Amino acid sequence: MSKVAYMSKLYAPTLKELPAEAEIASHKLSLRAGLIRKSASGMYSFLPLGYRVIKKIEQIVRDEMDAIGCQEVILPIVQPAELWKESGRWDDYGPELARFKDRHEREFCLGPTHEEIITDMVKGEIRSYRNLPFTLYQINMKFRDEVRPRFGLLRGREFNMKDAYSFHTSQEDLQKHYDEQAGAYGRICERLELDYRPVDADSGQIGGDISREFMALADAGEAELVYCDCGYGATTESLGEDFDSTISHTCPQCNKELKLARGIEVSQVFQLGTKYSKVMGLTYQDEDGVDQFPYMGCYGVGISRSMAAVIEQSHDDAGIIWPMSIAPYQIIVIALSTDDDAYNYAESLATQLAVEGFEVVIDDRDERAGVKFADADLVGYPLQIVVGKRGFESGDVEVKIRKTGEKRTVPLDDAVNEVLAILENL
RNA sequence: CGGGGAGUAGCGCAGUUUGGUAGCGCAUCUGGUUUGGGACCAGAGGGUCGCAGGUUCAAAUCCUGUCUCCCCGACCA
Repeated sequence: MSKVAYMSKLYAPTLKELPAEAEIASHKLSLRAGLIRKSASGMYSFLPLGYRVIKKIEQIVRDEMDAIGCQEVILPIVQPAELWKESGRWDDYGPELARFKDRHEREFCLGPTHEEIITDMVKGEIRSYRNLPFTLYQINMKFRDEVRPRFGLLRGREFNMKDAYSFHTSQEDLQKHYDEQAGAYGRICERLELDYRPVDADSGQIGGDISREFMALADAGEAELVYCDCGYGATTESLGEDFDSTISHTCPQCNKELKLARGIEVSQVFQLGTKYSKVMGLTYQDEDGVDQFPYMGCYGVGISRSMAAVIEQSHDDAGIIWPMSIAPYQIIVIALSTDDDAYNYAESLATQLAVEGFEVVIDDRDERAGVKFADADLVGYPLQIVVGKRGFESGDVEVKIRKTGEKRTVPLDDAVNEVLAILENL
């Protein structure tokens, strides 16, 4: 059972005015709703409400990873240069890789991705085909010194990402797990209630041959993609330089006309093959005692970027509209008075809903009704329950569903059951 | 890195052209009146005008340098 949170004690500073630095909806709203604050270009602090959302997204990702047999680890963010020299990426990666020296003049970098460090770690443990396959994942900060960070969390330099790495004895086994990962990624998008399309993609710096990206459709997205109802999809980048997005194209699978859209890449799966195991000397002995290079895959989900993508897709003029699955709190009880029987009722209603297993915040601030309504809409709690003297005296409370704007009046004495019934359908 | 814009109170901004005691709105604090969709009245606090030099009797304002932030592009998850 979670305890009721009191808005008067919550560190959740909302902004009435638009922050000058923000252009797109997700950026403006995550600042205004008090989810994040900027520390430098492309780097953000997460405030209590924002961090609650992040933790919920992480937990969904964790659930889906664990469900397909992945094991969670945590890897260092600071990585020795020698591993990157071994893989060849110390030279290949470019200035996006943030490098520095420690007090002994030893070279290090901030991990933009973790193939090197995990391959090196695994190298010390794998001896036999009997150890394979397995998949390790972590949820950790990454740092990429982007040329131009922008759009708040959509392209930060420091960002929260789940990255998984799998090791296999054959291409077939890699393919099998790759498909499981792709399935998990689809379920993650669905649990986040994203309107998304899986598409064929380039593998970029990570390397490897086969890659799919999961795109949240959004005009603010930096990627351009084509997709078809039959399930086909591709980034226009992966289709090559001669792809002309100004004319229509037909689907290579079913010949229907392709749809063109912009998207936010929230996750990506790669088949790396033996690229890293070969270059870094990761081997195991097969059934015949012969040394072999494991096939590898890697799988990333942008956690903080997913949060931005959800906001980008799910907001209105008043603010954010969270899905139940990742709302910072699922229910806000708006107490319009703070020192009378109506308030006591509001507090007990909040407590009963918390006992039922919901995350509830009660707005007990000494603010005017308008301020409380505006903040509730702005932060985007899925369900608002308004308890005021007026309704209390006539024997009812008002319940508002943020997503639809629908308002219902329910009787005081049966409010818990009525609210539970409404929540069933959210 | 190329192009454009911006740094003045916690936030949003005016003032810079034409140098002359640093302002407005919101927020904050005090008192009062209010109280179902971002209240009202009265009072108060809060500023090295991004930073460093220079010109001048005098610089937020002019000059030089520099840092930071935002947008477009190239690049990228």
